[in-house]
Amino acid sequence: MAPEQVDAPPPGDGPESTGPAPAARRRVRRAEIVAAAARIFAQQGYAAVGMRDIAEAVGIRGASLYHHFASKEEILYAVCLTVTRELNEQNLPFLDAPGTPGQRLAAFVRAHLEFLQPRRVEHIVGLHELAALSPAHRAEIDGYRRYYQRRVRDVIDAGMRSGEFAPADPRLAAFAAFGVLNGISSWFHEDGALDLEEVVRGYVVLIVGRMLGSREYFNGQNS
Amino acid sequence: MAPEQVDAPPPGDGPESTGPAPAARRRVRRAEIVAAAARIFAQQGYAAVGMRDIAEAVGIRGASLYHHFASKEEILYAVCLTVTRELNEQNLPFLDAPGTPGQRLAAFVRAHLEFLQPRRVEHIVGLHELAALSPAHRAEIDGYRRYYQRRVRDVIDAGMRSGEFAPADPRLAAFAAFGVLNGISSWFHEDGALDLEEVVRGYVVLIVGRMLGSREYFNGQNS
DNA sequence: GTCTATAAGGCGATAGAC
DNA sequence: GTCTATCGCCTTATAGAC
Repeated sequence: MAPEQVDAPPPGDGPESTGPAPAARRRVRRAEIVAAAARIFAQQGYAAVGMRDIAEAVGIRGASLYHHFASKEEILYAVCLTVTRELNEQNLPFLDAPGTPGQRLAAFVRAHLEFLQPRRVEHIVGLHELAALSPAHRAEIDGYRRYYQRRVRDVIDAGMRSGEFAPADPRLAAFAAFGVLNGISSWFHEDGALDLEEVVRGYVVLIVGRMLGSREYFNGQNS
Repeated sequence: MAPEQVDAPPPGDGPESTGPAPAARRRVRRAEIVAAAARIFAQQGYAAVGMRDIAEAVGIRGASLYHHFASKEEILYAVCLTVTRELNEQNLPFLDAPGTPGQRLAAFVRAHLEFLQPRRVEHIVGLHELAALSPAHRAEIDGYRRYYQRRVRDVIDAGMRSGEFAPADPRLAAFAAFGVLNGISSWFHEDGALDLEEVVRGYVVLIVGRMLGSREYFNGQNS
């Protein structure tokens, strides 16, 4: 039996080799794969993309992806879950903040658009590729989306009952508002004629001031 | 040599066998294939659908589709071209009709929504699967779409310059209007809580009366 | 106009070396 | 953690019989 070497330092633990811990490196790798997959899925569509395409985008071979994800669908699930859950966590608090329904919705519209700006490809995937998810994953994502939309509809409903908003069917107004908000993914580009701040200001006016009829935001002085 | 039988009627040309001419039958078959493909493409996504899936939906074998279309992409092209071109042909005349910009846009919104109601699946395909078209086909469809949107933006611009509409960036207002209009494909179902006429009336008010600010349509008395 | 049979290649996923 | 090699299946499209 070899002599016991208790408390000996692990080999190679010198100052120059202290990189990120293995668990952190693994998380970073997963995030790289998810980001690359989101970009390619958004451009070509989930079914048209091969595991080899995703792997090439992160500089590894197709088989190596299976060390990080059990299947191609798990990568899609990670893309959709991340963007959808963070959308809820980041933006719904603005609907609970102090202020009138119009003020809360205006802050929400700004937050929604600014959140999605750096996550454009993930949002496109989350909007268009849900049919490719497994039934269980699909149900989970749909749950987040339904809750998000219902919370907005409830605030619209409150604003109409208080008289701050002009009368309309709250369901229809909520569908229309999300049509405007989500439509941005199909036309906005960073190098386009409009920058994000112009879009945010304009959409707060068009949605909260005009479509819902809040006088505070009708002319864009407060957005 | 057999005796000549000039002007003899073709065999089986009796009264009970006079069906459609062969050219008409062929056109009908093509339309059947396009309709079935649109439905399946909309549900599963173009790349996830096989030629065998389309063939099965019309009751033939996969190879038989190649008698009607040269490739799978040609079927997608037929779906996209038909719905996009007819959208232009059917609805743009409402923008040239007599009346104020608000009246013309209100008629256009109604026509757009009523046109798409029986073509929901084709519209979804035309919105989401353009990336799978060949570059030449893609350019043709994009041309129709750009023209359609520019015509609407021009009417919005005219209404703002005449003072009928409230001031706003016409590009942003047009994007917002199309966001509302096209968003309907992702939530409207025939057996849902709202019927089409309610949606049409509500959207004319929300888009023309509220978002654009035409007083004639603000309260829904004229829609 | 539809069929059967098949060519030629890409797919997701796995096994096992290093 | 990534690699090479490969399995079995599915894909679009073609050839030629009927």
